[in-house]
Formats: sequence, structure tokens, C-alpha cells
Amino acid sequence: MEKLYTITELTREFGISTRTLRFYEDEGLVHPERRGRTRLFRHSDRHIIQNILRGRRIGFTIAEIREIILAYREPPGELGQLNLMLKRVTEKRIELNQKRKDIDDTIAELEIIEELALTRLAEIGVGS
Amino acid sequence: MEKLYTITELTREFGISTRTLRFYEDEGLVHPERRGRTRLFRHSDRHIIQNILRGRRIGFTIAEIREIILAYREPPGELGQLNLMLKRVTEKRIELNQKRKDIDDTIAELEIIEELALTRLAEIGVGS
DNA sequence: ATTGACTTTTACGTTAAGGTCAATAGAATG
DNA sequence: CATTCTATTGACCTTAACGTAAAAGTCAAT
Repeated sequence: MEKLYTITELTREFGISTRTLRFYEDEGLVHPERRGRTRLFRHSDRHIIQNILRGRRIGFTIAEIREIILAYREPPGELGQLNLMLKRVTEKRIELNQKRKDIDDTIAELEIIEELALTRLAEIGVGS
Repeated sequence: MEKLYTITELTREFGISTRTLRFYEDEGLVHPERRGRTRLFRHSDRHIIQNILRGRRIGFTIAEIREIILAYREPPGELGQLNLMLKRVTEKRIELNQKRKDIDDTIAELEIIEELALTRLAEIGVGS
């Protein structure tokens, strides 16, 4: 017997609002069952929510996230669609590699800032 | 004699609009000189624009980008501000490390999708 | 002198991703 | 059964980061 989650259980677990989960349902990303009017989420929905949040953190739009979820769920049967998909995947990978580099560069910059601040702190600490 | 850039030179170089550059000026991120009413950007402005775009790619807001630029430009003199800054830097680094992990996971997932698609392609290619 | 390319300011418009609020409905607990 | 949570639907609201359009100035080239 699969465990079902209420909406507030999930909002607490993931630190998001009920509005957000209903929004994701409206967008067709999750498909909770209903007991009466109340939503009950499955493990699969919970897993999708994790994917959504991960995509969100790296700046994907809902449309892009949906695209990835669908691509995973059912690879297209038609040749043209498959080639299109491969092209999109390649684009995304290039984009993500650029982002990785941007993140590394920014972390390096933050480390410089940190050292500047620590140096100033030491000066002030000594002087006061 | 330092080379100065017109606004369209920069829009072409960076693939952004004039509106965007004026917006960044309104936000106090760049400070082009004026010849008459026309803006002329320095190397330093050009460099800042690169930083803005990098920050933008990894999902920083303009406010966050400004914060980093200012922190770099002039580390605060007061102790409380310095400690606050160190705290913020640590937060950002944690956030960026999470993003790195998210990106790596997503790239791995894209690779799975790619393989699925290539497999399907091979099947179709053989069958047709 | 006119065209064309480029620039300026002002100001309203747009989009994504939810926030917020009101009215209503079930569900659970004393 | 009355109360008290918690959920739902529907509607309008919000914010960031620009887009877009209008009206007008600048400057070189034709």
C-alpha cells in the first residue's frame, strides 16, 4: 500500500507553499489524486517535485522543466522529433557547462572578497 | 588614451539591448561618461557588464550582483558590516555549491535522455 | 537638404512564478 | 453537534528585468 502525501506535508518537507504546488498541478507537472476535493500526492509526484525544485535552482523555467520531464517520461517515436530532442539536449548541456564555469569563477571571486574582508578584520581587530 | 565604447558597440558585443544597458545604468551598475547626451563606456564599464552577465546566467538578481560588485570595490570599514559581509559570502558559496551539484545531476540526467533517444534512433534507422 | 543610422528621454506594457485574499467545503476533535 | 483546522477554488495582485513605442536630437554621407 503506497503512502500518500497531503499537500501540507509536502509544503513542509520542501519549504514551498500550497499555492506553488497547485500551480505545478495547473501546469501539468504533477497529477495528485483526489479524495473528495483534497489532493493526495504519490511518491512519483514527490519525486517530480524534487526535480522541479532542482531545475528551479539552476534557473530553468517551468516550460524547460516540463520539457525535460516529458522527454524522460516518453521519448518521442518520430524521427524528426528525436533529432530535435537531441539538438535541444546538446544545447542544454552547453548552457549548463557554461553555468558551471560561471559558478566556479564566481566562487573564486567570492573567495577573494572573503580574504579582503578577513584582512580588514585583522587590521581592525589589532588596532582597536 | 583609453578606448571608449558606444552603446551599440557593446550591445553587439554582448548580445544585449540598449534598453538593458540603460537599465544597468539606472541601477547604478555602470557609469558611462557623456559626450553631449551620448553615453560613452569605459573598459571598466565593459568589465562590469561581463560580470553582470555572468551573474545573470547563474540566476543572481540585480540586487545581488550589485552587492558583489560593491563588496569587491570597497570592503566596508566597520566591523559589524565586515562580519555581515562574511556571513553573506558564506551563504552565497553554499548556494553556489548546491547549484553546482544540481547542474551535475541535471547533466547526468540529460545524458540518460540522450542515450534513450539514440537507442530509439538506431531502432528506427534499422527498421526503416 | 534629406536620408539613414544611431541616440536620447519618458512612459506604459509584458512575462514568469507565484502571493494574497475571500468565500466555501470537508474533516477531525472535544 | 459545534468548533476548529485544513483544503479548495477563483480572482486579482506583485516583482524583477527588461520590451516597446513615441517623439525628438545628432551626425555623416549622399
